[in-house]
Amino acid sequence: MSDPGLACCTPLSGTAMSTEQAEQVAPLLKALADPVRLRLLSLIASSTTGEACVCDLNDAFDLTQATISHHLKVLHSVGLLDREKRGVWVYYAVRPEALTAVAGLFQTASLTPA
Amino acid sequence: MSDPGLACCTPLSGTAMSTEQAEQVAPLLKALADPVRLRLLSLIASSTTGEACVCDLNDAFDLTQATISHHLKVLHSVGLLDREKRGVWVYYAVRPEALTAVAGLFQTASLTPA
DNA sequence: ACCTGACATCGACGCTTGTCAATACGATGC
DNA sequence: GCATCGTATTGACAAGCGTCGATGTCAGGT
Repeated sequence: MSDPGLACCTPLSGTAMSTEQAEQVAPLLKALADPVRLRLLSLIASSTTGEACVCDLNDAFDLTQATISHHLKVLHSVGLLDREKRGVWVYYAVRPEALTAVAGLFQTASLTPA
Repeated sequence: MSDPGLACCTPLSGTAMSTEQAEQVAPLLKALADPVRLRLLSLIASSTTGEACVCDLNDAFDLTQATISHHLKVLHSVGLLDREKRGVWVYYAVRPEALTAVAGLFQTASLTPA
């Protein structure tokens, strides 16, 4: 659960998705399908250094430190975030490959000319 | 719950996401975060006519008709699918705007050159 | 050695979700 | 009118999820 294949380039339209593909991508989307995790990812992605310390992330929410830690773990476990411990602090960084993998799902889908 | 604003063009990276934005997009992703619904959407999107009859969709799964109907309702309620009754049959079609809205979330995020 | 601060883990709690069997609804055909 | 077929809805159940308080762990500072 820590090194997923990252669901590369699934079409959605074009040809139909296989059951295995769907079961591979769904956990990624499930990890993204929470407002708190979306904001966490966004906060980290929009940071100038591309990473963020947990201490800073905690302050951005009205939630317990345990809850934030849990959400970060979820994002990390599906491969969306990298985790690095530096001294006392822990820094999370977005894995661009993971995001582009998800993007691939919808990009090819938008070529249906209505 | 039947006419959502469809979460247009949220950035993810760039500038951080607002709480309201996150709470608007999350339901869309939550609707997509299920293997059955992913395949349903894919089957409909990859159809030549761009739509699919429920009767055909039922046959593609080892699930009860009630369950498929439920999943289609979820996808419809968040604005991902259009519903049209023709005679005895019901046809579902993908709403391209909804997919592009979701795509917008990740497209801007992929400009990090790794 | 001790305390303190940063983060993770555990156990528990309510709420939501996916699934089914059963039933209801509406259109078609006899 | 009645039986039938396609689809939606209901009610129930187990499983999963988000949240919290409490506790554990590990690194620095005194």
